Formats: sequence, C-alpha cells, structure tokens
Amino acid sequence: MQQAFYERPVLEVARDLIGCTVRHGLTCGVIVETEAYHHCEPACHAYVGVTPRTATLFGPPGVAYVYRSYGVHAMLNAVCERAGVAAAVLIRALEPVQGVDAMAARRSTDRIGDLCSGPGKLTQALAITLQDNGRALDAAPLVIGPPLADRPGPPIVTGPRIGITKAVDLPWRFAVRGSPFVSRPVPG
DNA sequence: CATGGGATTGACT
DNA sequence: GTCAATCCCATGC
Repeated sequence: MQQAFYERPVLEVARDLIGCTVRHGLTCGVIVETEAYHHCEPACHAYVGVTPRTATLFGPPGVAYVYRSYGVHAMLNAVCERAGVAAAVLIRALEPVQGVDAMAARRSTDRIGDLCSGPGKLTQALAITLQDNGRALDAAPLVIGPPLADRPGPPIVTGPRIGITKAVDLPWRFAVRGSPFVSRPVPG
C-alpha cells in the first residue's frame, strides 16, 4: 500500500483498510475492524497538539503509530492525511491467516477467535511493539497490503467507537458485518 | 518533580 | 457484572 492511499480523508482510509492484510514477520491477518481518529475531535491523542507522543501522528502518512494503552497493551495505528494534519486509523481486529501457531503461542490460547479480536490482542499475536512506532507500513518487517485476491469485498457496518470517553457519538468505527473476529459486535 | 488518566484485557464474583 | 495490572506521557506546581 503506497503513501497516496493514506494521504486521504481518514474516514475513507478507515473504510478501505477493511479487507486489507497486516503482516509482521511471519504472521499475517486480514483487517476486519478499524476506527478513525482526527485531531479535530477530543478522543484523538493529537487533540492537544504536537507533543513528543503525537509527533508521529502529525508526520507523513503511511507510517505506524504505536502507543501503550493502560500501561499494558500496544495499539497499532496507520497515520493518515498529509503531514501537518494528525489523523490515524486504529486497527482493532484481524482474521488470522498465516502464522496461527505463533499467534496461539504468544496469546496462550488455541481459540482462533481470541487471537486477534481486539487492538491489544492483535499486537500481541503479531508481536508488534512500541519499537514499531514510526515505521513505514510498506516494507518489512511491518507491512499493510491489499486485500487477498480470492476474497470479495466484505459488507461493512459502521458504529460508534469503543472504549473512549470523549466524542463517543461519532460513528467512526468500521467492521465486517457478521465477522466472528471483531472485538465486539457493532450495534444495530 | 508529582500526579492522574487512559483508543484494554483477563480473571474473578 | 466488577476490578486490578502497569507505564507512558501530558499537565501543573
């Protein structure tokens, strides 16, 4: 996926990333759930402006923004829109495709539906860490690629974002309708 | 320099 | 359903 793909309105990118693949090392999965964030709304980390933490978000598109949540989990985002505009798509869930054994070992479970069904789960399953922050998303070891050739475009549903306390009503969450691999069902 | 708050998860009642 | 773990960083003194 080239930089021009990410240098667009973040809501378009969030929708278009559904069905794309995320690969880290030997593990790979298909994106089934995303959320969009933009510095114009208070749920976004970059709402406060440029800081050491948010510098990645204000930088060029097509790179990873990885941060630690609740002191425990790493969260993977794809930086979008032109440099100077902070926006990103949070990758919230994957359908495991390749390296399932490695994912199961890292996650300490064999249940396929529990390997990548959440933003903290998928980074653990794919071994994505804060070391990946700022890394380009079009070259090894961390690559977001186009949808697999043998897969039709899935039906997509939208809804409010999960786990936030501000701007809770914006319908900026996207997911594959009926997918068993999403973190939580989309209302409606 | 001290403090408070998370874009969550898993274990437990 | 409740709740603790745990750490980075933004903010304020």
